[in-house]
Amino acid sequence: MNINDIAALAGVSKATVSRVLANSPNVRASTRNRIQKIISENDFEPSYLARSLSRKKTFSVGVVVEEMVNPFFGSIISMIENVLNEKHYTMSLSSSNWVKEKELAAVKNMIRNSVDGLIVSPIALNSETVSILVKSSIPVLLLNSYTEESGFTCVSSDNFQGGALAAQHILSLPASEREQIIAVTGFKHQTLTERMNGFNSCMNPIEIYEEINTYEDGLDLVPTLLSRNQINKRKTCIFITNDNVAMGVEEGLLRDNIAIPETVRLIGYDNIEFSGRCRVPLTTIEQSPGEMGRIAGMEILEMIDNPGKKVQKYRLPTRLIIRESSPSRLG
Amino acid sequence: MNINDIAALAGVSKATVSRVLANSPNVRASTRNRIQKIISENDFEPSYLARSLSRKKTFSVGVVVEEMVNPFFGSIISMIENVLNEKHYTMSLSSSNWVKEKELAAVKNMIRNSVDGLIVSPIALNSETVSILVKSSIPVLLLNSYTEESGFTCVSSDNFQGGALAAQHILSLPASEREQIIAVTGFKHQTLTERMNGFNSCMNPIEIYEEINTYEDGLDLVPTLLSRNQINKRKTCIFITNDNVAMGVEEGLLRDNIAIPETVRLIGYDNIEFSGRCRVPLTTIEQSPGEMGRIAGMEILEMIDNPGKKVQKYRLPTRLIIRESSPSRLG
DNA sequence: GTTTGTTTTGTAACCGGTACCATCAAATTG
DNA sequence: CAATTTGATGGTACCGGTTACAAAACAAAC
Repeated sequence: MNINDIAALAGVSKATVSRVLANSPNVRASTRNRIQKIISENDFEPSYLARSLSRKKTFSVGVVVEEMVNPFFGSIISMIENVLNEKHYTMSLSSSNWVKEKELAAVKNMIRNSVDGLIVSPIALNSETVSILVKSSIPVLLLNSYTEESGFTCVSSDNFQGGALAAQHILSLPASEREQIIAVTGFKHQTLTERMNGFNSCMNPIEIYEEINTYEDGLDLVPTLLSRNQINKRKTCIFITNDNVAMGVEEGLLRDNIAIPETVRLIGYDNIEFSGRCRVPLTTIEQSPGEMGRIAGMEILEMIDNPGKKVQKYRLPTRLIIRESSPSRLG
Repeated sequence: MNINDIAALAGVSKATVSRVLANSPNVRASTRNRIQKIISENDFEPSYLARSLSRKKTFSVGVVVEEMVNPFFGSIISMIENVLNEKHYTMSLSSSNWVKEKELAAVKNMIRNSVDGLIVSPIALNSETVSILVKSSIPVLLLNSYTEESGFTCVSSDNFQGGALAAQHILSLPASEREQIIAVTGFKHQTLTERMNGFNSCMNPIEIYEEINTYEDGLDLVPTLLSRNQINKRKTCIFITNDNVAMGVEEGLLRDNIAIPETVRLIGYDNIEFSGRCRVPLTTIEQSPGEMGRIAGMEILEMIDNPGKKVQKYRLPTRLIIRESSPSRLG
C-alpha cells in the first residue's frame, strides 16, 4: 500500500494525496475528506524513507555515547529523547562501549543514514572520530567533552570546578580532620583529568592512584591504601573521581573496620542515585545529566534549524552534596 | 557527492559504481580499483536512505521499552544493540515512559521508518499498541511480556517461578522465623502480577500492599506497616516485587531501628547492581536481562531472515540470591 | 574470420514519496 | 461579457540508490 494505491482508489493524482499528507491548504475540503477516509480505512502510513529522500531531511538526530548501562548517560539520553520527540524528531542511538573503532563505525553509520544532526560523547578528542566530525557537513554537538579550538558546540559539566569543589570541602575542615589527602581516579578521560586538575589546583594530595575504574578496582585498592599510606594511623581524606569506585573503596574500608568518617573521609563524584543509599552515604559532587541532555537536545535542534548559529560552549556548574562519608563536622 | 558524481568522475555508468558498492563480482578488477580510488578520495558514502528505499530493506530494528534510565532495561537494550551491530543492523530506540500514547506513537513511527523488525516491551497487552502490532506485516517480538494466544514470539523472565522461588525461600525457614508474611507490589503490570501469583501459589500473605512503586513509596510505607501489622512484635517476612522499593522499605525500617534480618526479613526482586551494596544487602530474585536482550536480538534477526519461522515463547528462569536481609539461617 | 559463449558495462525502470510548473474551472472584476 | 485572478488538480522530474535486461567487448572454438 503506497501513495499511488491511495491515489488510484480516490481517483486523484498522487500529488493531491501528497498534499493531503502534508496538510497543504490547497486541497478542496471534499477531496481532502474523501482521501483521508481512504487513508485511514487502509491504515496507510507514508514511507518516511521516501519522504526523507525527497525532502533531504530525516527529522532524526544521531546520538553516540560511551555506554548505556550507566545512570549518568541514561539520564542524558532519556532527556535528549524527550526534547527531540517534542519537536517530532527521532533519536538514533549507538554506544561505543569505550572502543574507538565502534565509535567511529557508529558515527559513520549515522552519517550514512542521513541524520539531520549528531550528538557525540567522544572517547577522546584526538581521535579519528573527531576528525571525521570536523569534516562532516551536518551540525555536530560534543557532549560531556570540552574543546576550545575547533568549531564544535560543546555541552559538558564543569569538571574542573567540580574537582575544586571537592578540594574546598576538604580545606574547610579543621586541620586535624585532614592529616593526609589521597586522590583516586580512573583512566585518561577528559572528564576525569579535569576533575583531578580542579582538585590539584587547590591542594596537593600525598598520593594519586590512577586507572581505578570499577567498584571491584575500588575494593581491591584498599589493601594497597592501608599498607602504603597507613590510613588507619592518620586522619585521611580520600577524593575519588567516581561514585561507583568510591562505593567500592567504602566497602573495602568497612570490611577492614575502618571508621567512616571518623578515621577516613570519602568524597565521591557524580551523585548517582545510590550514593545516598549505600552503607555510609557518600559526600559527593553532583552533576546535572538531565540538564545536559535538555540543553544538548535543544541546541542541536536550533543548529539544524539555523545553520548559521554560532558555536556555544556550555559548562554546567556542579554542586557539593554533603553526606555522612564526610560531613562538615564530626558528631 | 552522490553515485552520479562518482560515475562521472570515473567515466562509467552509475550501475557500475553501484556494483562496486555492493561488491558484485561482475566488475573488471581494473575498473573496480579505479572506482574505489575515486570513492575513497572523495570520502563518498552511499545514502542508506536511497539504498533502503530501493532494496526494501533498512537493516534496522526498532526497540520500544518503557524506560531507559533503569539498569534492567539498560542491560537488555545494550545487549540487543551488541547482537544487532554484529550483524550490521542498526537499532532504533524509543521509550514510552510508561504512557500508552507515547508507546503507540513510537511504534507507529518505527513502522513508518520501515524498520525490518520490531522489539516491544508493551506497557499492557490489551492496548491499541498491541493491536497495531498484530496487524503489522513485519516481524514483531514482545519483550518482558508473555502471551499465549496471539502469534507473537515472546522473550520474558519467568516471573511466576521467581515469585514462587521467593516464597519457597521463606518456607524453608524455621517457622519461628516467619510468624507473619507480608507482600508489597506495584502497579498492575504483567511482570509484577505474575510475581505475586507465583508467590501466592505457595503461601498466603496476611496482607498485600499494592501500588508501591518507588523508593520513596517504600520509605513512606513503613509507618503503615508498623501500625497495621505490628511488625516489631512478630517475626515478619516481607516480599517486595522490586529491589528499588525494597531498598526504600529497608531504609525506613532501619531509621526506626527495626533489626534486619533479626526482626524483619526482606526479600526483593531483580538483583539490581546496588541491591548487594545497600545498608543490609538484599536477598532477592535475579533475572537475566542481558540474556533476554541477547535472545531477543538473535531471535528478531532470525525472524527477519526467515519469515516462516515459527513463534517461540522464551521464559528465562530466575535464581534466588541469598544475602543478609534474609539469610538461610540467622547468626 | 565467423560463430558462439562469457564477461563487463550501459540503459532505464523502479522504490515511494515531494514539489515545481502547467492546466483548467470557477470566481471576481471592470 | 470578456478579462483576470484565484483555487484545485494533474503531469512529471527528481531525491540517490538498485537491478533486470540489453548491448557491447572480449575470448575461445570451429
